[in-house]
Amino acid sequence: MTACDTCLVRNRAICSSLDTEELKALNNIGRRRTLTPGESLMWEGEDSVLVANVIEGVLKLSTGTEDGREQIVGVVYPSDFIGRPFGATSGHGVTALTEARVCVFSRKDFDAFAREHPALEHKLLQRTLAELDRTRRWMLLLGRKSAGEKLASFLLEMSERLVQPGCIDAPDLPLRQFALPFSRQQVADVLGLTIETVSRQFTRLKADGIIDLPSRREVVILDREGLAAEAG
Amino acid sequence: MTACDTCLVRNRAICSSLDTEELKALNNIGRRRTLTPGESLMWEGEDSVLVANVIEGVLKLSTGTEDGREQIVGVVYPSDFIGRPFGATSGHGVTALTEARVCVFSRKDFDAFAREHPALEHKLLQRTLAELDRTRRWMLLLGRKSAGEKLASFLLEMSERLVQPGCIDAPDLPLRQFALPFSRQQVADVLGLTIETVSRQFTRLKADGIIDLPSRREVVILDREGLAAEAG
DNA sequence: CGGAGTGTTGATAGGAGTCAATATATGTGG
DNA sequence: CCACATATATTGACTCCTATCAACACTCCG
Repeated sequence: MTACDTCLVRNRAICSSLDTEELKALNNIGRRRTLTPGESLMWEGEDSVLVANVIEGVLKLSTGTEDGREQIVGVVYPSDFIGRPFGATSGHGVTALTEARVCVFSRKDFDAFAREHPALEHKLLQRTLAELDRTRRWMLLLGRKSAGEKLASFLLEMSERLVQPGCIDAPDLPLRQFALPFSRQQVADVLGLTIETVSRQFTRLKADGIIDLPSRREVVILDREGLAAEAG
Repeated sequence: MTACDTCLVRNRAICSSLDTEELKALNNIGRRRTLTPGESLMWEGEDSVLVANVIEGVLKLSTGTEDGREQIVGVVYPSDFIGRPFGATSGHGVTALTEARVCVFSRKDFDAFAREHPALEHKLLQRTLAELDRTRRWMLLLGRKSAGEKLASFLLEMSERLVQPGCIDAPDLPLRQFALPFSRQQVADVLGLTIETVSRQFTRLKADGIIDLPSRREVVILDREGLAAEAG
């Protein structure tokens, strides 16, 4: 009996490639950790000492310029993998946006384990390829879309990615209503905008009847068609 | 004796993970292909039918919006891998910028081969992780940098990536002078700018004595320090 | 030589950034 | 539980950077 047996992401994370014995071995080199919102698991430029699986919660990956401009370069959800295996440094910071639980490994231990378990490396490769696809799609948004298109695209992606899996009765359809795990500043940092511009676009979408904002963090998509049209 | 024996990237591409026998097997499922500048190897949204190794030349990966805006999401050089293994569609087009030679595989054949050769998958994982790192760094540029900073960053990266490997007497230092494999429009598509803004930034950097432009495609870095400062 | 493609330069406009004030949450201690 | 303090978000006025529109120059080939 290990912590993995009751793990929420047991069948979706890269661990799903392992049998019971292997899982037990992996469990031995890992440990659980809880993060509070705002708490960081690793920092940009730091030696790559840790890797982890996300069990619960949402975390951001971010880099910045020396003069303090920040850019969120990725957002990770339960079952996603974080950290830089087989590499020296981490390239971006990892910070919890919500309360979060992760399964942490020393990078060296993980690297060694992975090299001995090709099925695990295969899962990791699949995940990395999918993440690269997603990241490249995001580049189109950053490089070529207007503020309005950026926010609309972002809200659509949120409605798809924030789906809580495991609810059998509720199929994995995009959500109509959800709680943003981001502050306005963080939305701005994802989209490459300022907080003021983000705020103005939120109020415009609301005024146009495309979304509703019951509270600062709550979003209701009233007109998904319209939102998709706004996304360009 | 196979084509691989004389391959320029034999020791740098993912093939370097294979022994002579395995390489022969891989060679059997692949074929060489030459591309002329502007010629595409795959298209955005298309079924993922091919993957390839770049032997010679430079190619761009690009996506666009429906209304014709384009964004270059990656640039690949000799020894780089292209295509989307283990996936249904390709997400971005691949087009040669220079005369190019590639080693092409049917994706299905390659997938099957890779799954039987963990060392190859490991190399591919390493490459994909490195590419993801690079792509995320590029997001900072797209989201947060000014036109001047973008062009300066771009020229610095070019000077590092265009190094021709294999010249033993010339170590892999950043180049002082090089021929851009991009038109002004393509530079704009990499940086998320318009052609006019790119042109203006080129002339400004030249006027400031930081670079020289012997011809449209040639760039000389006169003041690397200064260029780095401009890159922000 | 001439014409098409590519790049540069100029004038103008518009979208997002900046600075500033106000409003709304969020939290704390009395 | 309320008053006040702090953080977060919205709104407004204005500026500036980059896009847009347009004219002109260069270069490469037939």
